[in-house]
Amino acid sequence: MTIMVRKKRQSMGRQKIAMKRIENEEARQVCFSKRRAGLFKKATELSILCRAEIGIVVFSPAGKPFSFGHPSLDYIIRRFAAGSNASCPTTLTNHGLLREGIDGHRLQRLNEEHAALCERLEEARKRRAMLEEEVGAAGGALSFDVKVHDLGLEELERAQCSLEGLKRSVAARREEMEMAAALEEKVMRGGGGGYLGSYNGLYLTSAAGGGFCTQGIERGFSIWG
Amino acid sequence: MTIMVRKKRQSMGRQKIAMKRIENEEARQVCFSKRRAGLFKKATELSILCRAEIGIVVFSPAGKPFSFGHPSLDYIIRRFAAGSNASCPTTLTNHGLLREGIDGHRLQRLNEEHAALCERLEEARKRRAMLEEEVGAAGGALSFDVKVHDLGLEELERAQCSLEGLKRSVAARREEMEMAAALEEKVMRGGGGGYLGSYNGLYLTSAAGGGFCTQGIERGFSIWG
DNA sequence: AATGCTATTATTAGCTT
DNA sequence: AAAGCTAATAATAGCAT
Repeated sequence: MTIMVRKKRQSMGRQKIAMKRIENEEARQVCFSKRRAGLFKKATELSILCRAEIGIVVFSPAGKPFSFGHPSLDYIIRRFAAGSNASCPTTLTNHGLLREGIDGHRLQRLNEEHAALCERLEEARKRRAMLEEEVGAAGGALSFDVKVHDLGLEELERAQCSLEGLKRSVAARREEMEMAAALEEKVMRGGGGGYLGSYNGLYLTSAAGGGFCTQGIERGFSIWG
Repeated sequence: MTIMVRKKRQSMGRQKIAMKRIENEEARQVCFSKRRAGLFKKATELSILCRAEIGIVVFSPAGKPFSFGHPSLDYIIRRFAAGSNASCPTTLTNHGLLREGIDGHRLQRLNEEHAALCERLEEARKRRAMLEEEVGAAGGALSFDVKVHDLGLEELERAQCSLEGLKRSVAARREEMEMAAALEEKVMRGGGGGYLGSYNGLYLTSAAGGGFCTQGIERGFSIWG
């Protein structure tokens, strides 16, 4: 006799919730984490799909700040402020900020992290180069060797058109990637040996698709501690 | 005799879309409107459910600014700016490593963004790896030396499919590169010519009265031309 | 706190009006 | 271009790990 072992329902699934403050503190915290992530994801998608520029600041119930920015929060705030100031006579000027030096140890860690990233970046660049070669070969072969043959004209035309477009698309992307790489090199060169040397007010705007989000950090600098 | 009157399918329903810029201008605009509304709704829910304080600024592809704020955008920006400067003691400890001092907030932000970017880089790498696998599975992968004119339609379609995957792979790589470039920018740029000062005296006309959303106000410029 | 798991609810792409 | 519709995809509440 067959015994049906029915798993107990593993989850009630998503339940509808009332739109009011979640009283349970733990549940509220979990909800905040998940929904903040969801919000930032939505923002990322909006920025990519529509080329929108977005800045978000969220203070958690505990008062921790989280931010998202594409291309950067600084950019968004400045742009917004500039627009808002259009009717405001006051100009945005440097008011002479308080400054503090960077703790040496933290600085060293930043450097190390940066170096590691550079390595990975180099890896990625090599892989990209390989792919480009492959794509170039494929595109060439396909677009040049296609001839009207046994295939129906209609299908062939469709295929050709599609592949041609693809080739151009890939070519465009390659160009962009090369430009990005070149730009990077420029920046790197400017930095000399370590990245510290390039704190000279470089201002590059990234056309990147995503955005930057920061995880809320306490007022101290215990980022990696 | 029973006559089955079948309504023509009234809608294809939601279709999956690729995460890249929507090329069709009209579709992009519609998508922006809908998704901006969705984003603001999500923000509202987060603020209510978790008592979070949130500020959002979005520039439409046409350059129109939209904002959301709870309790108000002005409040959020001021709090963010204040928090940023709060950790900036009067102490001036220049170790001589830097030509220009970096205030605490900048360092903190650098750290946060650096960490966030590391995550994104990792994500991008995974996504690319998956795409590459997909390309491999699509059949034959990168050996496109075959004579296309000898292929049957079915095989040609497979080739197309494979190339499509390849294209996405390249796109992913491009994204990765752009992100990496952005990372360089973030880490590299330092003193930044003093825009930090703008945090001190933000004169933001509160576009979001009482903590809600503003529908775009015309501003004088657009970077997308 | 974070991650994984689904059964659900929520959002939205492509149309139509 | 704004609003509604519907069939899909996407997000996530409640649990378990």
